[in-house]
Amino acid sequence: MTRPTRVRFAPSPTGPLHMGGVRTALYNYLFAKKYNGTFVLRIEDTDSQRFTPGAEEYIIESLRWCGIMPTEGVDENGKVVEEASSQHPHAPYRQSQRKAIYRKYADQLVASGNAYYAFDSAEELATLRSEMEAKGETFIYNYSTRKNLRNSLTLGEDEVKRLLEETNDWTIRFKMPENRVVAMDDLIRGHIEVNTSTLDDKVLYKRADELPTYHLANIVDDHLMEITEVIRGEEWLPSLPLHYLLYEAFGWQDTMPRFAHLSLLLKPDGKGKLSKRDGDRLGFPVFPLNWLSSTGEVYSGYREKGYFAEAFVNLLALLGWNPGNDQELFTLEELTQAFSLDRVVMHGARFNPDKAKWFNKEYLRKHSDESLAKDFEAILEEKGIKADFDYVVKVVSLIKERATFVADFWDIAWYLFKAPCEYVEKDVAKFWKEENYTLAFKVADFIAAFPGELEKEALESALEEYIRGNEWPMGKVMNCLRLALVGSSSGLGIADIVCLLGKDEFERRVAAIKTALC
RNA sequence: GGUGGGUUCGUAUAACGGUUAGUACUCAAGAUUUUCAUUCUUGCAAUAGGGGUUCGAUUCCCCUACCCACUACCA
Repeated sequence: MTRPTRVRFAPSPTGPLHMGGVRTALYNYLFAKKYNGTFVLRIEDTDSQRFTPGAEEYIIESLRWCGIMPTEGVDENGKVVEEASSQHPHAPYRQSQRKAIYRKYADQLVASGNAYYAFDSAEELATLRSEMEAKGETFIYNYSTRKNLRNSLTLGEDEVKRLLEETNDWTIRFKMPENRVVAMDDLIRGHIEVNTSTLDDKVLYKRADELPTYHLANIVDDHLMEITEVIRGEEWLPSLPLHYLLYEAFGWQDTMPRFAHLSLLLKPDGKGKLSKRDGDRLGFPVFPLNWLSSTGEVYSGYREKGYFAEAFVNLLALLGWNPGNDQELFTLEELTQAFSLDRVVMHGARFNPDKAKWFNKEYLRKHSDESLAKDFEAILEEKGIKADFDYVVKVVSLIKERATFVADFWDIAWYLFKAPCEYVEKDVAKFWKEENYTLAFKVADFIAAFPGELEKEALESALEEYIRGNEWPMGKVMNCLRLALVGSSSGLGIADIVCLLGKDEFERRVAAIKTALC
């Protein structure tokens, strides 16, 4: 029996989604697309304490920007789904809205002897923990300690009933078996075995807020939503035995999803996993979009830094996965074709900001001059410059190979939009010598007298012929002229600059440097 | 501390027992160019250490080291 592929991305709305999370979403998306399956977005907001307003919207907007929209869930092909209906049998997709579902399943586990009620308060357990720690031991709530604690396994039936009714800070814990080896299979890591004696009796349900914990909600929802593959971060690998046991306790082994645990993204420098502060500390974003924290701090995003979504997605795809050949540039479509979980690497990947820039540079070249010109116009407008669109397109076509971001365009080509008001000292010292500029002015006169329309190829060869014919030093003369036109000795070729500026502006600039430097 | 996972050039990765250990980014040098950039060529640079198994180990097994995750009434 093969079931239709259904995968899910299930973030917790506790803050902005960072690039590791986007990568997890991307791999889920690619996997779903590859098998013509469904990509579900579920919001795991069972922690009322850490709920962060705006986080869910941020997650959705991020996925939309990346072009990896869920096909089912809180966001369905760009539309919000709130309630269950015949069209949406699996809705709602926020766990807080599914509250009523979980208690039943938790009780079922108690009834079948796989779980029990625990009445220890959080404070009691905390002191117990620190006491044992002081003695150099570690406290585990499991078979070895549960018989000495206050729960439905040790208390009398009447007492349990009374506590259940009269108090409201009890929990339901999973009764982890003693000394059983759980054999698991991971799509990426292969076979893994763990002895249950090292595991603890995890809380599954909290009476205090009537909410399940991650483990229960996750298993119940994955089951109810008919998830076939769970592709998630490595941080969940230690809970995998619990999840296996939970499926078993519910009797859902037959439809238990297959699991794939992705390694984490590491800091570019030093130790540890990539964290939200690393980005701005090291000068690159760790988030897809800008995020304004509640304390007023702004964490920068790839979008706002000028990365193209395709470049971001491409670099993320290759961070921990490879196609098995040398191809590095992929469209989303190509990625879905090429993607497979068995080519996902097991070790953590250290993010490399230089490579990220390289990707963007490649994508920038792929964009049409027109679309880049449109983006550049916005920047020009900020600078207070109004230029003819065709002119901007022409400029872009000449400078796009020199840029990594659209934002670089201004630094590269500002002199095509306004005259230089100062001249780079170093270049002046190097080139602005009388024997050079007297020749440069002659060349300027030659250009001013150039007959007919200015046209790059024609002008270029005429200039070359003229200068070489006179046996003048090409480099010195041209750099002098460039200095006059753009204020520095680096920039586009003279013919390009002159053709773009036009004769009038050209002559104005030559005149300006004469008065400034001669 | 315990449990689980990992370890190939600086970084990302390839090589599913036999290769001069490949590729990309970064960096360096050279060529091209009127400068800068682009482009092209070349170069630097790795199997964590130690034991096995094998005719042969980057690849399989064990030990050590290091890294990562988990160890909450958080996800």
